[in-house]
Amino acid sequence: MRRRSEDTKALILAAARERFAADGYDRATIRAIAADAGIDPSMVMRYFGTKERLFAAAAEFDLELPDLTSVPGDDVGATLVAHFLDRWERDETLVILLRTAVTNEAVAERMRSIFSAQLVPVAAKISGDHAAARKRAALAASQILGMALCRYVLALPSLGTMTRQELVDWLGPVVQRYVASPA
Amino acid sequence: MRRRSEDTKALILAAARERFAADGYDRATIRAIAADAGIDPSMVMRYFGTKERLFAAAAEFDLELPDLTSVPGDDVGATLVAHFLDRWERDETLVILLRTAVTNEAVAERMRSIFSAQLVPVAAKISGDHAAARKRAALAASQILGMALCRYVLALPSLGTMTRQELVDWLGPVVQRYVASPA
DNA sequence: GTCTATAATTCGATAGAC
DNA sequence: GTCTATCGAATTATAGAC
Repeated sequence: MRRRSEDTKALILAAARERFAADGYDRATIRAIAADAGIDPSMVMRYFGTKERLFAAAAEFDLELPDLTSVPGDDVGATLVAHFLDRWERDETLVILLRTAVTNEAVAERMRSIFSAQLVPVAAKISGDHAAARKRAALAASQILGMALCRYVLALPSLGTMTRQELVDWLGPVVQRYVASPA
Repeated sequence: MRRRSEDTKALILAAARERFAADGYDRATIRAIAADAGIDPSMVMRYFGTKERLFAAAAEFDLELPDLTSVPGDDVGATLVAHFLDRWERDETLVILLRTAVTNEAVAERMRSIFSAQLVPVAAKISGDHAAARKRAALAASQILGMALCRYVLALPSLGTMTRQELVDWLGPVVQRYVASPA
């Protein structure tokens, strides 16, 4: 079958994202991705050069943190948790990054920089505690990533059955305390 | 060099645990483990049969949860957090399991059963909320595993510099609320 | 008990025909 | 733009000499 260049590229990228999300970087093979996309493995190399560059293209990501200035101070934790849940379920990129970061130092570094660049400023602004903003952001990340790990990656059954609202009710106050409790 | 059988086996196991902890199951090769142990790769096969059985031997694990009946009700969260931190730093097995579970369904299942068999009863007993004990245990696991993920695997710098006591102070009340807040 | 040699796969990557 | 064919490297695992 003959296709336009962008179509093939998009097909490959979609298949790559699914495979990387399901298997992580190492176990996701170019051959499997190509098979999913219904094309020849060599096409993947043609369009993306190397497996590493394919991964980079498949793992483009932005936390898209909302503007919290208009959110009432007491609702910051719940708002953040709800946003992350939404972000996680709308976009498999976070699963890709998490599944890969645990055994790939370069991707781990990307996770660190994503959270430090985007979450630290929020903690600094909300808490007014600029000295400890990095610690606060790291604590919030530990709870948010831990929930995602258990719910989406390890698939603990009880976390899977909890509704979004239940999770917001339980985790909201925790994140609230981490990023906004008085210094 | 000539050695006794148990010595060689112990050498292999120690090297395997280090490699599995550092690299996860896939990236840790039998060749590298053998090189670390200063022996020939075929010896590893001789003593353990397959890579999978070597991993099983290297990943034997027990949470060793302390008896909490004598702990004052308000200290349960802090006690649990302190115990897990200690457990994590004394024994690299949890890092091995975490690094591998994210891309290996069999190991993920082991993580689930470890936490469900050992943490759920604690939550049931402490909270008296038997109906929701699984949810409570899962929530506690999400914070505890998330902290371990960020501190020991992703190596967020600010979590690395925090002392054990600081972590207990921050996480203790959170775990306390998860496992012990009134139903 | 230890090692050499090698079989059998699998993977990323390349060259080149059509 | 797509595919066939294949290279070269790495890996688990086995057979057998000493």
